[in-house]
Amino acid sequence: MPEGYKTKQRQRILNYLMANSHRHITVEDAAEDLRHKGEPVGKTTIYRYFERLVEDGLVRKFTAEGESACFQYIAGDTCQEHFHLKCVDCGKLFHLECAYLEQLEQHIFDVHHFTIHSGRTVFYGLCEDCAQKASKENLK
Amino acid sequence: MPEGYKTKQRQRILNYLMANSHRHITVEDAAEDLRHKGEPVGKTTIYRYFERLVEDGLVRKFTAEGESACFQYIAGDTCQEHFHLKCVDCGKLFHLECAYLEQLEQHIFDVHHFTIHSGRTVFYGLCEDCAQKASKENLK
DNA sequence: TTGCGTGCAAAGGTTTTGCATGGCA
DNA sequence: TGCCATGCAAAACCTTTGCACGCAA
Repeated sequence: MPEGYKTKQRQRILNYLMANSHRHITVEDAAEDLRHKGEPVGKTTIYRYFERLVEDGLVRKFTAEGESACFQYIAGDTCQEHFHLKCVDCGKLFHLECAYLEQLEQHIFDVHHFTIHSGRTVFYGLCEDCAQKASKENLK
Repeated sequence: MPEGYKTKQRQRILNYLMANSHRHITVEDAAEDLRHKGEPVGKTTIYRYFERLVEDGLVRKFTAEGESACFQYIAGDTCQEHFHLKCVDCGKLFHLECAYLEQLEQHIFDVHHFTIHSGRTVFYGLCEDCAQKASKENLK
């Protein structure tokens, strides 16, 4: 758990992250949503506290190419490392937990002697829907 | 091969990229190294031409967390998609080509119906040397 | 000659820093 | 009271854009 003072700003941020642990949150998102909820917190504070939470291991940081940084609360032990799949057509970001990742880490350790602590992967491509749309287009 | 005009700036950039195809190059690197070589090219031009080369498939773009974008010339057909391993201790960036990646793509297609075009992966952890150093430290 | 390429300067956007103020312990 | 947290404003960065000029075809 995070150390230090328990200010209302930090409580607001943490509540918000926990309530949205299934989503990727940007600093902008958090600032806006909290303001709309009538619980405003300055962006500087959000930046600073997010970094702190990442250090403490409660939050995972992730940045997709050319986009602003995303953060996600790590809900207990149910959330594992996961892959990100970004559809280049509709722009949707999928994240999927996948046992394959563990095998991969083991493989990299065995063969390349590198000890992985955390990972960040993004694959760009077509999601199922867009792939289907694309193949229909080609039939025309 | 890249279309369009063959200006001296573009030749300089391409030469430089090919000569450094084993490295990750930032726009800053290229601008500085070319200037030192007595072949200055404006950063704007480098940004624009790099993007172009990425579109043409001659160069791969890659951005590590919190760092500026890196580019790398794709040397013929010998260079495949690869993983990045970043050591959190010494800061070195390793890239390794690995057949496992292809298996993984196949798996993701089979199970999750996502068609991967390109990937970008970074794993953070300890390289062999630093892991050894760390375990020695712990013995003290 | 025509149109694309170039690069300066400036804008844009995100993230960090300085600093005075505020609030928890 | 002491110390850390907060948040405004400004700085720092990286990247993109506007625009006048230059050069390749």
